[in-house]
Amino acid sequence: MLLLSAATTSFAYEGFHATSLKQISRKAGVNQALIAYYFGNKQGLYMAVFEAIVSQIQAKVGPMVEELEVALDPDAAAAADKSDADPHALRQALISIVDALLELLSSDGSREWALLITREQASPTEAFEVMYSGFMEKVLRLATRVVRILKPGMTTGEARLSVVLIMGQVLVFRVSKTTVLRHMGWQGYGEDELALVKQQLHQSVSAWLSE
Amino acid sequence: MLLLSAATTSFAYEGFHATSLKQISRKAGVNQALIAYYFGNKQGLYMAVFEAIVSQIQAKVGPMVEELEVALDPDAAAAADKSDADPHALRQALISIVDALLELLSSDGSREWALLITREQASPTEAFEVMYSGFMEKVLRLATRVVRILKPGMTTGEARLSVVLIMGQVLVFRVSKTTVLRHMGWQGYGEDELALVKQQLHQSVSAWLSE
DNA sequence: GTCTATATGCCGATAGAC
DNA sequence: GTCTATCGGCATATAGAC
Repeated sequence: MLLLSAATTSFAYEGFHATSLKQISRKAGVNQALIAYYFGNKQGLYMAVFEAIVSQIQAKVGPMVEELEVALDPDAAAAADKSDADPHALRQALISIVDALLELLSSDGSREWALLITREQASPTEAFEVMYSGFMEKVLRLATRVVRILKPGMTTGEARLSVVLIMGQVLVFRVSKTTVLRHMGWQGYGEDELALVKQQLHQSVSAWLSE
Repeated sequence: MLLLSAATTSFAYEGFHATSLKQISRKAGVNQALIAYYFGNKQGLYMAVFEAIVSQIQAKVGPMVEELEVALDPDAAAAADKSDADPHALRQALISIVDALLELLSSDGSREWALLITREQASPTEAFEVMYSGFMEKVLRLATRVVRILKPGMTTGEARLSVVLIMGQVLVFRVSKTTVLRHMGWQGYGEDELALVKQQLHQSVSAWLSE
């Protein structure tokens, strides 16, 4: 849908209020009245954008998440009795999640998603609910489970908080991109830059989870 | 100035475009035309809000920053030859910065500043420049220097990146507040919650800087 | 389904009285 | 310095032709 794609771009870069329906319809090359026809009103279009994003992200990270979920399943653990016998693999799984998140947040292809998500995080609207229950909740819970297995001494709260801290280390590259680029003296997130970030992120996560 | 205070609140909670001048003047209890008289136009008012914030933050964190800067000064180091002889004090200084930042970002009094800063981070306007050169640059550089002393093996880039990661762990509590509260099952950032956050933040920073 | 035309209202900015 | 009144413009939403 041309309208949905144009709306995604505009809402992401300008924000909801700064975007006009005329602007969206012009960019999509269709008539403005079609927005009302398909989506009811501006808010309806905005929600449709988020529903589309959630389903795309689900398609992307869903399989990875489910695979890990199965591996952590009580049944599977009982069968193999090995789930906590391989902390290295678990740590690696967590790092994979972090890497995937970093790619998602820094890649130009997902730039618009990331901007929209950031906006909703800062000042949530109805769309936040769609996103949180759509995929964020699942990822956060899963990561928490992994941390709990890796660090059995932690309380539930501490494990959840660890996940928040790890997420923060990834999110900062999107949320504070302008600051990061200036402070680092970078022009953008190229391959070299991402490699350096990943290397240090891995070290940080490992340091935090090993001891 | 009543207008400035009203504008700060509205711009923070609603964003620039979603805020109308009528709304601001009504909240301030003065006439809308006064905005043009004092600030020229909407953009001028917006910039004035940021200039006010920057000067307030400077007053708050400035002394702490300068104190640490003096302690790190080449002259002082040469005189005492002790600047890298007390890593514990330096680590403590860094943790103090982190704590101050967390307080700043989570306290209700600074809620509006934090929201405005977050908005500018996500989609920078002219106001970002005022903020970055106003206080962010100084804090980031200072923190980087501390990290470099604590971990001499690091390259400049690695040290800078470490600072980014540490900042990310603090920022996430503001930027992703809605997500954090839901994931943690919290109602808000009360004393108990902040204590837990600080404890874990300290652990994380220490773990990252010690090895 | 897709278009033109337009209704209705708010917004930012300005003119000018006091 | 502070107010009232209003202009010109743009935004959303709708009515109705094709």
